[in-house]
Amino acid sequence: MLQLPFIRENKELTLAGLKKKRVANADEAVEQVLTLDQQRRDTQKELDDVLAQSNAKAKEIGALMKSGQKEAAEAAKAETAELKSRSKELEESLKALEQQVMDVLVTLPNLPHSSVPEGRSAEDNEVVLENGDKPVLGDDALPHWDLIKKYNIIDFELGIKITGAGFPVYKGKGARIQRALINFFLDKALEAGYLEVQPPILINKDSGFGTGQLPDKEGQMYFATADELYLIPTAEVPITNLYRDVIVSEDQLPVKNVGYTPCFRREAGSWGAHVRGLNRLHQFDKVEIVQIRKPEESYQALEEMSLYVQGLLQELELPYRVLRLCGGDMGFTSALTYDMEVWSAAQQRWLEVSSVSNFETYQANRLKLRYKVEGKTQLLHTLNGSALALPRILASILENNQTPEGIRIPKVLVPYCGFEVIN
RNA sequence: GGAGAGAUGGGUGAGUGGCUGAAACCAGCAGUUUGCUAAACUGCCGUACCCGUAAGGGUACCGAGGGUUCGAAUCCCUCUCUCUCCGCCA
Repeated sequence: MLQLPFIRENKELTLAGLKKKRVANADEAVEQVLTLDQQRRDTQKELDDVLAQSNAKAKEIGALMKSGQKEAAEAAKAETAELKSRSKELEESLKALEQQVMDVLVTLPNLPHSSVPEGRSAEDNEVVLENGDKPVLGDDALPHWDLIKKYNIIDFELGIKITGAGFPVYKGKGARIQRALINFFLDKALEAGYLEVQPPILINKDSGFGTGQLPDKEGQMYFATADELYLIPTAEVPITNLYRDVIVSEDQLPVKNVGYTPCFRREAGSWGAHVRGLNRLHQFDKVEIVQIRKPEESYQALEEMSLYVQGLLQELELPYRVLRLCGGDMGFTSALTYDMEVWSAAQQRWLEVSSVSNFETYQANRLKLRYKVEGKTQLLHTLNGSALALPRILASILENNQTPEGIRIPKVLVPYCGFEVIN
C-alpha cells in the first residue's frame, strides 16, 4: 500500500509511477484519494475537538459531584448531550471516510523503481543478461511431458483421479529428484546465511492482506470455506507475515529467511497453449527466500538475491537469462522485479523459474513492519525471491539432459538423489 | 466436541466507574558517583492519527467489535485466542 503522506507530498511522482505501471485511471484515483484524505483529516480535527470538550466537561462534572454540588452537576450533564450526538455523527463519517480512502488506496499498485523500463507486456521486458550454452538436441528429442511417461516418473492421469488437472503424482526417481532439489536449495540458502523456517501453508485474511494478495487477487487462491483460510500461493505470504505488526530491533536486521512449501494456485482463466506438462500446475513445490532490510540497503540486497539465484542455476548447469520486468508486466506490489528464465531445450522456449523483487515499503506499510531509527519508527523494506520453483527446473533438466542412455542428473544433485541417471 | 478459568505496556504483574496511558518490579536507554570488568543513585523508557515551521498541544488504543454512562482497563453483550480437565486422534 502506498503511503498517504508520500502521495500528498509527491503527487506528480506518484502519477508518473502509476502511469509507468499502466494504471488506467491514475489521475482520477489519486485525485480521489487526496480529496477524501483531506476530508478525513478535517473530520478528525473536528471530532478530536468535540471529544476534548466532552472530556473537559466530564472532568468538571466529576469535580462537582465530589464537592457535593449536585445541581450544578446536573446542569453540566445537560450540556453534554449535544456534544455527544455531534461526536457520534463525526465518528461515523470519520469511519466512512477512512474506509473510502482505504478502498481507493488498495487499488493502487506500488510505484516502479526508476530503472524499470517502460512497456506494456512481457515483450517489453529488458534482457539483463544471458548465461550458459543452450544444448543442441537431436531430432528425436522429447519434450518433458513425453519424457516423464517414457521413464514413468510423473503421472498426470493419476493426479487427475485423486484431485484434478494440474496436480501431478511424482513417482520413483521423479519423487526422489523433487526431494533432492528441495534439500539442495535449502542447504544452499543455509550456507548463504538464511534462517530456515517452516510456516503454515494455510493463511488467514489478515495475512493475505499483508502481502497484497487480498483484496484484489482473491480468485487466485484456494479457499477453505469452513474455516475461512486460504491455501498459500507462495511461501512469501506466511513468511513475510511472520513480521506483521512487528517493530524489529535494529540488531536483528537484516532478516533473512528461507522456507520450503508447496504452493497452490487456481490459475483461473490462464490455461491454454504453452501450459502443458510441468509448465503450469495448481500445486507445486518451491523454496522461497525472504529478506527484510533497512531502506538504504534494499537494492543492494536485491542484487545479492539475484546473484544468489543465478548461482543456483549455474550449479544446476542450466542456461538462463535474467529479465528486468517492464512497468506493465510487473507485479502489483513490486517496485523492481528480476525474472530468471531457464532454457527448455526441447520446447525451445524460456521458462520462468524465479522472480526476485523489492517491494520497498509497499508490503511493510500494510504489514506495519517497522524498526526504530533515532527513536522514530520507520517502515522497513521487504524482498523475496524464488530459490527456486521446482517444476520448470525439473522440466528443463529433463529436456536439456536427455541422452540415448537416459537423463543425466546434474552433478550437484547426484549426492542428494542417490543416482546419476534416470533410465 | 463438553466443562471451567483467563486475555493489561518488551517481560512479570497491580488496578473493579472519575485522582489511570495506566502502580511496582525486571529488562532497555541517558547521566551522576564510587579505583575496579560491577554496584548505588537520578532521569527517560508504548503505538497511531490530527493541529503546529517548531516548541508544544489534542484524540484514540488495557485481545477484537458493539453497548450502558456526563465519565469505562474497570459494568453488559458478541466474537477471537490462550490455559486446565474430560473426550477423540496423527
